[in-house]
Amino acid sequence: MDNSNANTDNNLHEKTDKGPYDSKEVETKWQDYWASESIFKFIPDSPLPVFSIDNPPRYTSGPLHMGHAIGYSLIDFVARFKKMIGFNVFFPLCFDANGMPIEIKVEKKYGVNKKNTDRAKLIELCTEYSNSNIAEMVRQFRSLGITMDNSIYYQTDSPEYRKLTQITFLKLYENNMVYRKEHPVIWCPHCETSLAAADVEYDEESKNLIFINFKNEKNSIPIATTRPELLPTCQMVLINPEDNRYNNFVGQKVNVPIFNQSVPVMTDSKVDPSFGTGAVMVCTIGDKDDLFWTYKYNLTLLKGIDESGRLTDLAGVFSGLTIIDGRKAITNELQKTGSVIKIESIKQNVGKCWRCHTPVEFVNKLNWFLKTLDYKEEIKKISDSIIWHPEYMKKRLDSWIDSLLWDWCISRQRYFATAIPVWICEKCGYILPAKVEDCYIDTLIKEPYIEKCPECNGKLKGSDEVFDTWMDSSITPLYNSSWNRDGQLFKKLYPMSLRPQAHEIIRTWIFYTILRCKQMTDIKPWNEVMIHGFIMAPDGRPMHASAGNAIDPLPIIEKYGADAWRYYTAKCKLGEDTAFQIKEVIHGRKFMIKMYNVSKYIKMNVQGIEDIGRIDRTKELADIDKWILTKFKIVFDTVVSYYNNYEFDKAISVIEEFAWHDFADFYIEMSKERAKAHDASVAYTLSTVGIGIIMLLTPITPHLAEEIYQDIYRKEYLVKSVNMLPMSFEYLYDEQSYKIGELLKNIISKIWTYSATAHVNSFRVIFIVGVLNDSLIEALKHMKKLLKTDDIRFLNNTDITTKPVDVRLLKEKVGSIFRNEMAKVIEIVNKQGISVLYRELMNNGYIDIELNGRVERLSKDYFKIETTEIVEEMNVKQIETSGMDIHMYVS
RNA sequence: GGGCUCAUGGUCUAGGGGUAUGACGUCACCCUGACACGGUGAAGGUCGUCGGUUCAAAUCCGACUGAGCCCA
Repeated sequence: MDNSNANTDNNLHEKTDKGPYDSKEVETKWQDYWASESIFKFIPDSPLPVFSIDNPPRYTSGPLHMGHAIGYSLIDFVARFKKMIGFNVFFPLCFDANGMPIEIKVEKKYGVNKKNTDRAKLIELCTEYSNSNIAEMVRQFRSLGITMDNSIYYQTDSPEYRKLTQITFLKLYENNMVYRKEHPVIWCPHCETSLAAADVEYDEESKNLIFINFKNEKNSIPIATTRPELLPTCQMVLINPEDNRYNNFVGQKVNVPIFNQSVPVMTDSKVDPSFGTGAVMVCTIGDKDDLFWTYKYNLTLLKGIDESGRLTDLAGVFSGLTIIDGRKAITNELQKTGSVIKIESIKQNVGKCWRCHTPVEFVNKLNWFLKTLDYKEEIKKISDSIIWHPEYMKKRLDSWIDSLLWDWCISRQRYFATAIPVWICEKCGYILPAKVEDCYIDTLIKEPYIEKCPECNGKLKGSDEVFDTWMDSSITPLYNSSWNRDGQLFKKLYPMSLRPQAHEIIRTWIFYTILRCKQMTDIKPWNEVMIHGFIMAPDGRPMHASAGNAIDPLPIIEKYGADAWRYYTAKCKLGEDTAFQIKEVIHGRKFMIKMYNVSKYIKMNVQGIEDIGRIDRTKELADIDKWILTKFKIVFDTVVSYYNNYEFDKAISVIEEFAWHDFADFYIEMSKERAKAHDASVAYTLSTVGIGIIMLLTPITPHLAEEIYQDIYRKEYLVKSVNMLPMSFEYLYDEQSYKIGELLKNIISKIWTYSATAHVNSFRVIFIVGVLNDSLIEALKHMKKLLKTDDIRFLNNTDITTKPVDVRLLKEKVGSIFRNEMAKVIEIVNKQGISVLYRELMNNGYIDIELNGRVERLSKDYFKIETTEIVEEMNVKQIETSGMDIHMYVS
């Protein structure tokens, strides 16, 4: 490189006033700007139509992970896009600060638990812990460029929010939609609380299947179980009525080993004869099958395991042991007494607490239930009226609803959650609900508004139970839309426009929300739902801290920038799980840098030309200008329609393909010689397409878009943020110019390909042969450098001679005509020979063949004809131009 | 065991009746007035397996295998 070049480079940088792209600096700058200018504030009394997002309140238990970083970025695309198409966007900053995960973290951190620590102290510790995370989480959101609005901030543990949970409960109680009842519930022995079916996750585990002999005087019947610790609660043995092996036992009694209760052997068709020995011991209450039989045969609900997961007195000498220790001890004892036949290892799905992963038990207890089974069909109907993105996700909800067997258990025996607003009579169980106007209320602290139980004069005691956190989470649309607080705002905001979330909580969050909102308003909660997938580890398996394959998104965002991250997010197809690929983030960063450099080029070319975008230059534009403008118009409309369907993967791909490859690689190169001569039409085109691309990029990569907008376009478009531009691009299609542009692009491509494959870096002359439009010739004259030549000559067909090389029938074109006669047709055609075929086709435009006694006419269009053409007096090589109306030769 | 989804060059992906898109990586050439974090090309795939429908299947249908989510 010589000195003059270096100087030019320096001058250029001075002129455009810009160095290399520094994403960190740029992103922070605009994040601060958006916040300080309140660009994304919801305006309650604005006349604009509202787009309201039922944003998932971020759980306050810990650091941002991949799922959050993807999920909230996706929602932000929607929020920013909707703003640009004219909506008053409601996108609240919100946090979910309730429930067991936080309690569990606090228990671990301070070594406290329900038994050794006071309730108020525990709640305080939880609140403190959860609030201590929020500032950092807000910072993380901001560093991703997420535009959640803190003017409509909420936290689910706030008195205002919990108040609403309580009010909805009181209304449900009034309308007989909730009830309190003693019923076996799923129980987590670690958290010591009841759970809903939806709170249970299943894990495949290796378990010991123990084959035990149950004996009587004459015989012994083998049963198989993975849970010998439940032997003390065994009340019967069941076999399938079709199972001939144990026929003679039916009606007999057998003794349970060790514990010696005498239990009947009976038949039941629900028994699977192929599992274990085909004989099942029925215990109360090991699993749902046990429970089913317990009810069917009216057995006593014996409590073999207590609330803390230990064996009860029923287990005799084993009482007080934990489930696992008890299982071992009883198995040992069984082996000692010779009752064990064999032990096999089997895989079994074990239900576990979704929060602490402890295997769950069933415990018979008084709990609150919300009627759910009665609403199955109505929830399905509502789900049908909601637009799902992607549509198939709706089926997951439907099949979950179909599989529901129990009402929703809504009470939890924990602390850090919304209190159940009732007092209960100690003596007779009478329930005194709190008054709506007194909510939020903690009845453990507040005295009841009547002194004594009206039924029995007994003492009224505040409820020490709390709600399942989903009771809070399932009313976000009601809270967001000011239900029960501001009727006018409610009308504006409800039903909400969109519920975005991941697919694993369809059964909980979507399901419960529809249920609750249906019960409260009789109207669907949202018009649309958008479901995103999971980010898997690069090997395609789920990320788990325990598997050691979890990736922290924060250093990645820090290193490559928020826009690069958001680019990656956009590429993840809605609903589908995607293996994380760092190269996509890196590619996003490259794309940002490319666009930044394109903007530098545009700036360089529009400088000194005033009001470039405002003047109608359509009359002066060259064909390639009109070509790129037409092409962009198509891209613009396509991308906007993808945005409307939340298909960000397609949107970003189309933008990138156009901006990088059509605009930067072709248009800019094709127009460079004219640009150098300060052609105002080129400047206009660069500027117009440039701002259009920036608009399209804004929802996904807003920092870069803002940077370029402020630098180049703000003085012309005036609004204070790129996100305030209306998303529109007006341009009339110009078919003619479009065709010329595409042809030019093709010509350039073909010459480049030839140059690269033949390793020829420049051409003495390029001959272009065919009927050429004047403006095409004019355009080509400006592209000599691009075409690596000093001389382009334009010729008529008469100047060349042509020789056929190959004439081939296009099977894909005639297959549908001749169908099963194809083989024959090909045979006949091939028999003709290339030169005959060529002559006939060129002279007549068709060829006739005789096929199975009839004559068929094959038009020229059905053939691919390859020729070599010679330009006289010049030693030339032909350039492949199939599919084009011209031929090219280089010398 | 059931529901939904996915399976495409070494890796990741687009498409969805006429032998296939793009990215990364690899190789070759090119510092051209934004960009070498760039440009132009090349090589690389019988589209998971087995059947069926069709003149024609990666594409539609069925079965199977593997993966993910949800559930029993």
